[in-house]
Amino acid sequence: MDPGCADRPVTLPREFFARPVLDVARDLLGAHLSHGGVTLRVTETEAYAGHRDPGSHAFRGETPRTAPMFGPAGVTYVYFTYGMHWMLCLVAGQPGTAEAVLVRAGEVEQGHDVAAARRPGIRERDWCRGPARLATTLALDGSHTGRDFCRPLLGDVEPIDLTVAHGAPVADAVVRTGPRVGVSGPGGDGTAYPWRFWIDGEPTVSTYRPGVIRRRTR
DNA sequence: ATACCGATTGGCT
DNA sequence: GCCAATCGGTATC
Repeated sequence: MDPGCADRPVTLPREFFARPVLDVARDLLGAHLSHGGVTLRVTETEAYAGHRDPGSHAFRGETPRTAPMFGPAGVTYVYFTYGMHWMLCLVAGQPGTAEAVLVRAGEVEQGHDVAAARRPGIRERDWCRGPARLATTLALDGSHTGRDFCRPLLGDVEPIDLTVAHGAPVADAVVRTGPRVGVSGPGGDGTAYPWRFWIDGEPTVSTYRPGVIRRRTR
């Protein structure tokens, strides 16, 4: 199983992310993410299929904010929402398709002291239980969007000190799928595809909340 | 120029 | 379980 590299993490190549977003979201389970002195094991992800996906920021076309999603895979898309939260996405697929994986939850494996200091008063189980909490624990914000985290580096994209490494394989038997959290609309609520992936039995997986039905005001 | 709303979270009932 | 917080992006006037 483990290709003889137990003491050194194997960084996932750009080709890993250049595949269809559903495959990337599935295979990211169990991967190791490192940034800001903390390493975690990914336990939950969600796929966003770009301009053909009503639940995606990219659905209405490219804007300065969503530009990273329209570029090559292996680049971050970190966005701000609810006036206070940052979320981490990893761009997948082919350029122009705007596919991306939202990293929703993880289990801290290294840097417990750093994480604890960064999240005072929070139980360890909740450090990365939810996309905004995960970004906070990894010390990610708007300055980290549109950055290349693969090697070799892309020429015109700023690199970032984010590592996405291979982890112990997660068997299909323990992979669960379901509708996306907090997303509504035609197809966006996950009725068309199982956009959300998580590891069965993981206490760090965020709790499911159905999307709010958006009501037209006028 | 202005109004509405969100790929959420934490606090309170 | 319910709701306020808080502000940039996007739609609408």
